[in-house]
Amino acid sequence: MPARLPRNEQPTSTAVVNSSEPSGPVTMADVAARLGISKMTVSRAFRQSNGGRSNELRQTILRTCHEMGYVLDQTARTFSSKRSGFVAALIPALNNSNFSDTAHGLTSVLAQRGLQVLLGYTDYDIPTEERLIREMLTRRPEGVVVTGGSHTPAARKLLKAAGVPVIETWDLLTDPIEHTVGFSNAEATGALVRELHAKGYRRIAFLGGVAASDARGADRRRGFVETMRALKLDAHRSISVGHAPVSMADGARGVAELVDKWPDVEAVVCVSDHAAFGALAECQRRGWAVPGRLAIAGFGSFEVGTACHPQITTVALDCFGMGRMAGELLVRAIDSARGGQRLAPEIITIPYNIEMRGST
Amino acid sequence: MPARLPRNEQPTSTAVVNSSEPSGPVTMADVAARLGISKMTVSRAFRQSNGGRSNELRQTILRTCHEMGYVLDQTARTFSSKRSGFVAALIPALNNSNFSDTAHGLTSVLAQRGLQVLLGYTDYDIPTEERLIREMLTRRPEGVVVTGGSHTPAARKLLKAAGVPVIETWDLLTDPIEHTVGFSNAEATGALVRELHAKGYRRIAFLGGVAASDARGADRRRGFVETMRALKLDAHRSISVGHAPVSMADGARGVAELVDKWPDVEAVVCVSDHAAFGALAECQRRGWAVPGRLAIAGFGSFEVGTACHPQITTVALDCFGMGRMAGELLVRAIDSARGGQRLAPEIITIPYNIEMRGST
DNA sequence: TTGAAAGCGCTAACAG
DNA sequence: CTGTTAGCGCTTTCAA
Repeated sequence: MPARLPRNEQPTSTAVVNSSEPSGPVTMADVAARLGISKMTVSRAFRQSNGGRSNELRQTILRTCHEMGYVLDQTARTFSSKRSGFVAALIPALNNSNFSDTAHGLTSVLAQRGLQVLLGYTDYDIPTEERLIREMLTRRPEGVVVTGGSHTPAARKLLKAAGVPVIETWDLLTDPIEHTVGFSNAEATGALVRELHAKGYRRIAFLGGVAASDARGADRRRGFVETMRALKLDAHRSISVGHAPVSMADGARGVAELVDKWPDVEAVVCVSDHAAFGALAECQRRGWAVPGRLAIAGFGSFEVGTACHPQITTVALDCFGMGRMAGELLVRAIDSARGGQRLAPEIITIPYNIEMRGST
Repeated sequence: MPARLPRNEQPTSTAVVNSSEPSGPVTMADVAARLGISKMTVSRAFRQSNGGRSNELRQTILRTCHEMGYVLDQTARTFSSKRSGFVAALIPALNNSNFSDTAHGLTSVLAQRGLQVLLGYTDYDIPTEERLIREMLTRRPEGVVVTGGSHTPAARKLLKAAGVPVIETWDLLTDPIEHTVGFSNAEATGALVRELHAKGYRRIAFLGGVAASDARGADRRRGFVETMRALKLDAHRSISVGHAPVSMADGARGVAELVDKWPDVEAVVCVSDHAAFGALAECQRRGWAVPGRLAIAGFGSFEVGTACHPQITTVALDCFGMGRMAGELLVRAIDSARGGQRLAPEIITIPYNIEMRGST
C-alpha cells in the first residue's frame, strides 16, 4: 500500500488514476482539482452573497459539483466558520398541536433565513429539559427557544453562559433569561372566568393536573383562584387529576369526581381543551346536558374543541403566530450577534381571545 | 496588538495573564494546560468506553472542566471523528400524534445509544421532503428514517448515495430504498371492511382526502375498493374531501356530502380517526344516531377516538412500538456501518388490530 | 476576482 | 495509561 498522501495533494483524475471513487466522499478539493482552480473559488461559489461574480464560472462549478456528486460538508463548514446554521427549540411535547404549531411558526420564519430548527421535546420534565439543553449546546446552535420559564438552575446557567440569544415562550416571566414571547396564563384564565361570571355562572370549578409537572397549568389554576376571589366567589371547587399532559381521559375522570364532590357545580374551567373534551364526552355518556347541567370551558386552540358538538368555549391563542414572533425576534438577535452586538432583552406579549361557544 | 499565537501555544493562566476569559470559549487545550496534561487525556476522559482508567485523574479532569465552564465542542468532535452522533427522521406532520409517537419511540431507543434524533416534518409534501433530506444530509447523519415510500426521484437518489442506513416506515413497499418497518395500509383497511361486513353492513362508503398528497390515504382507499369488490359489494360510495392531513372539519363536511349523495349508506370508513370524529360530531349536530342511522369507523390510534362517545371503531396501531422497532433496526445498521459492514436490507412488519367499538 | 497559507478543536494512529 | 503527531474539509485572512 502506497504511503498515504494528504488528500489535498492526491493526484487528480486527469492522471493515470481513473477510479470513480476517490477513496471517500468527494471534497471541495476534488472539485477544484478537476476544474484546475483553487478550492476557495469552489467555496465561494456556494455563498450567493458574493453576488456579482462571474456567473459563468460559478455555474460551471456548481454543475461540476452536481456531476461529481459533491455534497457540501456542513460539519466542516460549521467547524471552520463558527456558524452552525441552526437553532435549538424545546417544547414539552410533540403531539400537542399548540406547541407544534409554535414550532411550525418558528420554522417558517427561520427557514427563510437559511436557519434550520433542531427540535427537542422535554415530556414536561425539567431535568429532561436540562439534559436536552446540554446536548444541544454541544452542537453550537446560534439561538435557543424554550417553552416556559421553569428550568433547573443548571439549565438557566447553561443558557445564560451559552453566548447565544435565548427566548422563552408561552409565558410572561418575572425573571426572564433574556427575551420573552408569550402571554400570562393566569390572566387569560382570569379573563375566561370573568366571562363566565358575566354569563351568570357563580359556582365555577377548575379542573387540571397536579401542579408539579406543568408550570403553565399551575398558572392557569392560580389565575382561576385569584379571579374567583376577586369576584367574591368560592374558589375551592378544584380538581387535580393526572400529570401533564392532562389527557381527555383525565378530563372525563375529573368531571365525574367534580360532580360527585360538589353536585351544585354550574361550570368547570379545564386546563386545556383536551381535558374539556374528555369532560364533555363523559357528560354525554352520563346523559348530563352541556351546558344545561354543567357548562364546560377549555384552554387553547385545539381542533377538537371546534369540531365537537357542542363546541367548547376556550381561550384561543395564535400559536403559530407566537412561533413566528419568536422567530422574527430571534433572527434580529442572531443578526446582532453575528455583527458582534447583543440585542437588548425584549418582551413581546401575545394576545389571546376568549371564545364563548356552545358549551357555556 | 501582539502577533496572534496559535491557541495551543497560548500562555496558560499560571503565567502573568490572569484574564478569566481566555479570549473565546474554553477548549480542551485550556483545560489540559491548566492541569499540566495533554489534551488527549482530557479527550479520553469524555469517553467512558475507556472504562478501566485511573478514575481519580478522570474525576479531576471532569471537575476542572466543570469549573472552567468547558463544554465539549460536538462540531469539532463530529468533524474529526466522522461520527455526528445523530440520526435524521422525517415525518409528515408534528401535530399528528401517530407520527409523533413513532418519533418518540425512535428517540427512546436511540437516546440509550447516545444518538440524538433530528426531526423534520414535510407537511405531507414530497418536494419539501427532498429539500429536508438534502439539508439534513449536509450535516452527516449516521442514519435516516423517513415516513412512507413516496419520494421524489432525486430524494431516492440522495438517500441511496448517502452511505448511511435508511429506513422507510409506516408502509410496506414493493421497491424499498433499504430497510422497511411498517404495515400494509391497504390490507389493514381491508380487514376493517371485512369486520364491518361480518357485522352485517353492506352499503359501506369510504371518506378520505384527495389522493395526490397522501400515499397512505390512497392506499387505504385502494384497500377499501379491492376488499369491497372481493366481497361482491358496491365500492362506489367514495368521498374525497380536503388535502392531507384530512381534518375533523373535512370529516364533518364529507359525511354530509356522503349522506346527501347516497342516502342509503349504512356505514362509512374514514381515512383517519380525526376525520371519523368530525363525521361523528356532524351526525350528532344533525341528530343522526350513530351507529343507528350511520356507523362510523376510523383509522389509527388517536386519543379522540377512545375519549368520545360513542367510541370510534378503528384500526389500532402501536405507533410508539413501530418507532422503537425502527430504532432497534437502525442501531444494528449503524453498528454494522461503524464496523465497516453493511446490514442486509430487512423488512419488519408491524401488527395492527381492528378494534370494534361503539360507533359500529 | 482569485489564490495561498494557516488553522478552527478535536480525534485517530502510533509510540512510549 | 499517557503523550505526540498529523490531519479532518472547510473558511478566514491576507496578498496578488
